Amino acid sequence: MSATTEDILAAFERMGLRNTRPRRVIAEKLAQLARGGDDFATEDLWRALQREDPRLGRATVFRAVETLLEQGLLDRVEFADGSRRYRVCGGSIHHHHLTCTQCHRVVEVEVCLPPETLSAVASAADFALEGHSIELFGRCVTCRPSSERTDSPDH
Amino acid sequence: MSATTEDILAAFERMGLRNTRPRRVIAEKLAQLARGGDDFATEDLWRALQREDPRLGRATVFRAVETLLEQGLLDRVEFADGSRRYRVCGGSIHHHHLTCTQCHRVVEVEVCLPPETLSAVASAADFALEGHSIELFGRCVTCRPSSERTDSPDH
DNA sequence: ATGCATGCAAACCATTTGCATATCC
DNA sequence: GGATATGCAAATGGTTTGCATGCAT
Repeated sequence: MSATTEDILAAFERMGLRNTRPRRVIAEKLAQLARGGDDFATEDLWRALQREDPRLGRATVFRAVETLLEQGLLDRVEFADGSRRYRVCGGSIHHHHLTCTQCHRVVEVEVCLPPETLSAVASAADFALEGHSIELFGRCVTCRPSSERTDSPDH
Repeated sequence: MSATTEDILAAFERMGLRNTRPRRVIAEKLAQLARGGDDFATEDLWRALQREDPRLGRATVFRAVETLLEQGLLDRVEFADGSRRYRVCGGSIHHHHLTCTQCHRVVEVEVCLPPETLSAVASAADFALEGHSIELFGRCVTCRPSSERTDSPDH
């Protein structure tokens, strides 16, 4: 269940930020992207929004994305080639990402390190853990010749 | 046990690249950084090298770093704030990084997801896994008031 | 009315590229 | 000698900043 326009506007409000027209436009587009599970680069998002409101400034979009990232409404997804894109992710379920090295498709996965492991490492290194990120890389079905498809029957 | 100048030059050779003076200078400096366990931004590395050889070109350094990254002689370390730096890491032991959110100190850690977990996720998503990366974030002892030094909640 | 938010444009910074020249093999 | 690597400088691409103006509260 993906974030709605209201969820996103709520995040702005939570930060004590004003309810402005640019932010509404951004929230709307992001909700739309969320529905499709689509990821985006900030620059792309800006260009798309510009079509709806030519006066919307680039900086405004970058600032909004940064805010929403901090608020946990957006996830930064890292690809194997080092590039990064954003994605509206329901902040409710803790997850990480599996991305295709070829087509950049993104799949949310629920793998994670067990808490005991995390705290063991933290105390061994004498760090107070504050977060972590896990990225898995591979090739999705469609980016792989069928000859390489070991475990799934064709249909 | 960190990579030596020779190890690095060997990596170039392995790629079928010529043994040139710039690459020797770069290898030497990297071996030195490796000894200290220091990480670096490519731009910084270039500036440092420039002091030794003012004619050394920026692009040469960027190209060398890219090559060594591919060869697995360098690791890209990601910090909580989204910045990235490089590090000479003995490619022998599989590891990940724990970084301080405040001082950017880097610690190599050997935590990892169990292979069964990885393959389970891969087959569930129908991906052929090719790699992964794990980054842990926290505050190191020196970046933490002694009052806070209890075991802290994770993630 | 006050001050936060915006649009704009320029600045920024790391990285990449094109190309003539220097160098390795 | 011929291919590869280099240095240089300019181009790039994404992101940030400064500031006058606009708009929400």
